[in-house]
Amino acid sequence: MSESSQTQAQPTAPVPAQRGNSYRDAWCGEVLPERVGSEVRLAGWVHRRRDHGGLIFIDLRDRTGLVQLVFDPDELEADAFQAAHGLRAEDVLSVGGEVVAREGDKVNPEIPTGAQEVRVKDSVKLADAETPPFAIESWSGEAGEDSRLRHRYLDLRRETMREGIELRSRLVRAMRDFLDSEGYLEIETPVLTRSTPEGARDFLVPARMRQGSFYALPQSPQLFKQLLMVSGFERYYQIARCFRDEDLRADRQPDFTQLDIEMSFVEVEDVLDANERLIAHVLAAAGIEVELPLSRISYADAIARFGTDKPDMRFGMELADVSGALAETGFKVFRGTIDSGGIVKGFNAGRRDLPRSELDGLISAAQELGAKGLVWAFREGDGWRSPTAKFLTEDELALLNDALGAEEGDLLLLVADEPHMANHVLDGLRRMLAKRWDLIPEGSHSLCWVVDWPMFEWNPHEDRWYPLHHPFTAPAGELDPESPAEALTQAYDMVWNGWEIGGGSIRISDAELQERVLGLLGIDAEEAQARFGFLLEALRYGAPPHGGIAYGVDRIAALAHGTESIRDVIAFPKTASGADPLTGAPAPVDAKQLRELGIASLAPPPAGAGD
RNA sequence: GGGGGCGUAGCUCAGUUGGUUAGAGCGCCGGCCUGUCACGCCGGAGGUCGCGGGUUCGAGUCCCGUCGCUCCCGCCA
Repeated sequence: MSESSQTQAQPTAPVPAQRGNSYRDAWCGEVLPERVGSEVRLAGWVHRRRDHGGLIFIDLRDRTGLVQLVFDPDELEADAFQAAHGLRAEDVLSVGGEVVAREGDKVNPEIPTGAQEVRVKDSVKLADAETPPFAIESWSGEAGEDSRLRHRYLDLRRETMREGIELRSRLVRAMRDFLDSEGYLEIETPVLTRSTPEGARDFLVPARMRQGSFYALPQSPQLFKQLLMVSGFERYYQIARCFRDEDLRADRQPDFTQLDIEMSFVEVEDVLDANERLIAHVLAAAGIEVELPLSRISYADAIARFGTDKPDMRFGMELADVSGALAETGFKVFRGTIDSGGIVKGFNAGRRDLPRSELDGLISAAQELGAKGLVWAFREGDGWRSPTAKFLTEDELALLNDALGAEEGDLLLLVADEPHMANHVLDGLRRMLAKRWDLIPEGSHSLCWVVDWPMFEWNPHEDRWYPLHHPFTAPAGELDPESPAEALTQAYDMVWNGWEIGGGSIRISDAELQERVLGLLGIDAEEAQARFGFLLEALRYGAPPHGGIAYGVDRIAALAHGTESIRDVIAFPKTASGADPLTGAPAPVDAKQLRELGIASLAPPPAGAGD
């Protein structure tokens, strides 16, 4: 499932020519036509052996690729040839020999070095390999992820994994190249720090020298980079490791990497402009072309048209609020929803004659997403073929067909609920169906900015306004505490194929405004002083207007690599339960360690989890 | 915290209604093989059916519990 790295062109890694030493003077991938007739010494792993008894072929593998070695008894000492019979997969070799051209049907068109081979003259086995627990070859199916993680060093030998890690390296290099060229300074910020209020749970580190107190690992370098702007560095970036102690997903790890950027004397447009040039430069390193400027969509439009703040615009099926067409409806379900402040919303799924069983499946899917139900209908003439049709008037059906742009036979899906839930369900259905029906063109990309974010979002479960961004986000225009629903911020997210890959804002650079905003968020002056008095104080010493962004490097690499899991582009990731099967982390520690940290009262966990 | 899926040979998986000695492909081991490239042919080894308990004459299969992996919701930019 996560093996679909073939969705876009992956430029081969430009690897510097190998300088000679006693192990090798060339990479396997360098055994190309221009080397024919010359001697080479190669080093690498036995990828595959084809032992014909009187002639032995070995595919030798290093980071740059494969090349065929030929062990011929006519060209080797008897004992050297005999030894070659003992070679096994993943043994480590250093071999010397002559590069010769292969001819006719001896050419292997599958690999770049397939028109050459190396006639081995001497061979040294540098290391024996036990039989790997799973095959390194890409054609054999994917082993279970648990096994792959337990032997990650072997998993990383597989081509698709190596390509992902190499691609990631190129992407990060491109980030640094671009930012360096534009005058940004790479500055490190502490990993042992004070809890920053990003909203997630912190990882805590007990402070031995101040018992009872704790460092927090940073959820982001947010406060430090703002302080760097006060310091006058003007343009900062960092490839920063960040930590969040929350439940994991395919696109979330407890420790992850951000490209963190901040700049001074900028407004929203300046940040967007610099960043879309950055992202175009970065994605070019993955062979992905980005057209500038990126399209922009307001938060409100994104919710209206796609039901989500991270729209995937590679396919249609846009949502439409059809409440207006039902203003006078007598249909109890719609009537009740609208009267209690809800909406009726849906989308046109196109001409698909689904059997009843599949329609029932859609209803279940909608319910699993939290909907009370799902109305389906096929346009038939001016009306509907649908169990719901009999509850609606001819006029209403016509208006609905119109609102949804329905043509004859089109499948219409409608949800009636409070707006948040209706959007959530329709977004989920839309993405599920796009995947199921293969509506996303191969190799297509949609990259956009989501802008004009509200400062708050109404949370119906907790019955209160909830901030959509961290409390340092600058509001757009005047702050009116009387109508929080209307307050917009100078925040922006970058969304790629329905994944949020980056987000940021212009920050508040005025201490007084910062205090007022904290107050609006329910953080009183005393608490504000205690938690980030240092920032408020810094803002009083001449803080330039500033803003920035933070990108999820793991997500960018995963998307560029064409995989759905960021674990595939992280060398040593953790499982969904936050464990590392390779090292056994997390693990219990000695009572002595706990005593030194002043947390000895914590009962040691039951034995058996580690040593 | 909640829901779904999975757990059988080293790997990927099949295993009928609960019924004899649990199977396949790949890999591995031994033998043969001088142009293969997912080499081929012959032979062989390899199983705590995740773990614990229960029902039953009998459990890979049914029930309860538990652990692990995974996807999703909550949570989290």
